[in-house]
Amino acid sequence: MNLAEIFKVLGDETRLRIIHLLGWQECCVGEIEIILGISQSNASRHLNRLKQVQVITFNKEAQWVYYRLNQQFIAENKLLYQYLKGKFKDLPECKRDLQRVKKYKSSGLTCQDLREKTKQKNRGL
Amino acid sequence: MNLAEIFKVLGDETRLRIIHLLGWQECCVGEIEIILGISQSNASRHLNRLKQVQVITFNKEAQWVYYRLNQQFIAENKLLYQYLKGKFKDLPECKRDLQRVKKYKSSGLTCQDLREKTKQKNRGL
DNA sequence: TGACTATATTCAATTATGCTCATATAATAT
DNA sequence: ATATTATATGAGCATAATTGAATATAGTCA
Repeated sequence: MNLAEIFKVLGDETRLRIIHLLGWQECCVGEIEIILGISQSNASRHLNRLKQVQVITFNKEAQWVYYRLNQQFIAENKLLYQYLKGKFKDLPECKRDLQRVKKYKSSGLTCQDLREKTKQKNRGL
Repeated sequence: MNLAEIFKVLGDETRLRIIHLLGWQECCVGEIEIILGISQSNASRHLNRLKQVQVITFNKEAQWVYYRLNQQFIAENKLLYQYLKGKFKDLPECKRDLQRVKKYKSSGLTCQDLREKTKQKNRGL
């Protein structure tokens, strides 16, 4: 049942945090790693899972893969997404992540700046 | 994260079918078994999982345990429930179950009638 | 070309989930 | 009390999900 599949994919804290994050800005994998503080392979895996059920989509630019919420999914699941947004607002995990998004944004860093050495510096975002 | 927990619990076809069923009528465990065509222990376990996250609640009457949707949960998760109801309408599994609910209702059987021998007769609902 | 970087994938280990069968518990009925 | 019924729970198994570490792939840049 496809509906169960969707919920199964939503039933993971990291994936919910990714959805929340992508609600604020489109991100490449490296940004997701840094902002959420998760490993590269983990990020990639969760993104893949979200992609499978079409919650997110992506486009490649050079060596970067930019992920974003799939507007078609949102359109087809409006109530669910409204529900999520409402809940995200009050979740400590999401509030914390939002702070990090803001910090990252104001840092002026972009995907292109996230070389290994730069990453080190920003581990403590 | 509690939100992830909720989705995890919703991420199972049988549990979604139970929620759908309880949207039509409060049921004892035996009725759920018969209408959904699942085993007793399976029914009990899934009900327990749904109870844990407060999606459903129950009351005991004599030897029967009647389960129903938890109105408080619904109130606190209106958008989610609206979303579910909208999706349920179009799911083949739910349509089939609804037929069975109607058949069961029109049979005039109640929880008290579901003795073993009666169950046999109704396996083919 | 070769070195580097971003992302995806594989492997192995661990843990969680769902199912069945059998048994436990508790209420009812005789 | 004993037998019966409704529901819950435990044990065991098969399968799926999660994770880290290592490796593969593919694009970029010098």
